[in-house]
Amino acid sequence: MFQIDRFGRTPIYEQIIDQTQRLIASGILKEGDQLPSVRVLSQELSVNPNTLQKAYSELERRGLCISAPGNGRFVTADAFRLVGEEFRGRLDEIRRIAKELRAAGVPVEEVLEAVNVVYGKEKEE
Amino acid sequence: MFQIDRFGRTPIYEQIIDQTQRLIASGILKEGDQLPSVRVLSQELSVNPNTLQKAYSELERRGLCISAPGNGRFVTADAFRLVGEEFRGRLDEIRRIAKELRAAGVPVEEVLEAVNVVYGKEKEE
Amino acid sequence: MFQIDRFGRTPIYEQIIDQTQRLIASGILKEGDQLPSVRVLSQELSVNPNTLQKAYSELERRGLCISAPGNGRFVTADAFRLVGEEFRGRLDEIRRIAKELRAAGVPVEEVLEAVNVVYGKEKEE
Amino acid sequence: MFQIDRFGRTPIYEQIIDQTQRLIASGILKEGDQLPSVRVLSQELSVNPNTLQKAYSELERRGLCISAPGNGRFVTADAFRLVGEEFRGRLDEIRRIAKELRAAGVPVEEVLEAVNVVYGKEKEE
DNA sequence: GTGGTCTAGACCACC
DNA sequence: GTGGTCTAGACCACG
Repeated sequence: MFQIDRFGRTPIYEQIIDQTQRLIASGILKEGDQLPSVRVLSQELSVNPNTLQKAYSELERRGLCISAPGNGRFVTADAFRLVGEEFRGRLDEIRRIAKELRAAGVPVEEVLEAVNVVYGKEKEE
Repeated sequence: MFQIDRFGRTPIYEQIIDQTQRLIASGILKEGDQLPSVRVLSQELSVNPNTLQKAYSELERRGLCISAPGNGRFVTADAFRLVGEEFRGRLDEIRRIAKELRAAGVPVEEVLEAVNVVYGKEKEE
Repeated sequence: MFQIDRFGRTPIYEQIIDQTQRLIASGILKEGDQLPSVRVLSQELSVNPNTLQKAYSELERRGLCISAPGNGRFVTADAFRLVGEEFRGRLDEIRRIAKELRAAGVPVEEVLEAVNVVYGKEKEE
Repeated sequence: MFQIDRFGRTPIYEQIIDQTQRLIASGILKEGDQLPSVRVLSQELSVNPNTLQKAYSELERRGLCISAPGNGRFVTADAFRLVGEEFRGRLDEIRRIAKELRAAGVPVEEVLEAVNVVYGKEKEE
């Protein structure tokens, strides 16, 4: 369910958050679905329970899930909408990199092309 | 010549590396040009000499400059070509994020718009 | 585990790099083994943590180890192969010096003898 | 007459000493020959006069040349013999590297082979 | 506990 | 003046 890179520079708890969000965005996790418990998941991934706790707390803070003490942790009704907004925020990352590329003299066409290819079109605009 | 953000999460030495590469990419620093000395720059930016040393060492490792002990540090002949490759590699980052955005249902137009806006406006950083 | 010469002209951090490579080459350090932590080693050798950090960073750059932040630093799978190549490259140094000696009229027997003596005796350093 | 590498890690004055010794060892510079003056050579090589002064002083200290104030600097009668001894001292370098190679598991045959090839023989011993 | 970054200040060799 | 190395000590994020 999750794939952890222990040597990368992005913290494990962030990887958990990210991947959970991706699961919600892609519809694999839907409203009312139960998230794996900290204990189980910590064993499965050989990850410190505190790390998972931190990830889940953050997901809760963002309103993507809610814990029912003693029963587990469940995806909220708003989750899908919320991750949509969240992901849109990543356009900022695109902007940041694009700014660098512009400063480095990479033409806009190359950047647009990269995006278009990902979206499945050969050429556009 | 350099602009340091002391509160961001990216280390100062990386900012120096980045901006130096940008100066080379944009042709402001050319083959044979001397980089500002560690001491002088450290005063100018109020940054510790060691931090700059670290940045410069990394640039040297990447083949962008070379030090002549006692004389200073100079931009190499390959520098321009090397940073070109380096920056084009960042298109991969764009692709990676774009893939995530597509999966999250963000329409391609929004992504292209983000890029175009960056390339269209004057303001930087 | 390590032996530091504080009075020689070779920097401490290079000595660390060298000796670590030797430990890998001789199989004492194997894939997956954890390197002594910066803090612990710094105490053991009475060497500043930063100096060790520098050595380890370089080893990491060369692909001999990899750091899992918060967990430690581990020998990579490629390490053994890589140091093998590294060390064989030093035969070039031998060749360079031998060329000088030949030009200076030192007979080949003396050079071979020097090598044989080293390989023949037990004592080290 | 001299070839200077301004970017290498070996100091310029050492390069001068080295190359002068090589010229003596190979018989190009003989007893009584005049060395190029500091002024002339400094211009020719675009090297700081102080640097050359340092090199020449060291050569004098080793007894390879002697300065006749106002007349120039000349190779001594002992020079050839002395550089011979000096070069023989470089066997220590060979020993040092051989020691490293042994520790790294490189077989003695490879080292001997490297030496033999330089001395013009394919196989020996 | 781990690694990563930064500062302040020192010393050295070389030019 | 230049770069290179080292120490001491601090702070941070992560697990």
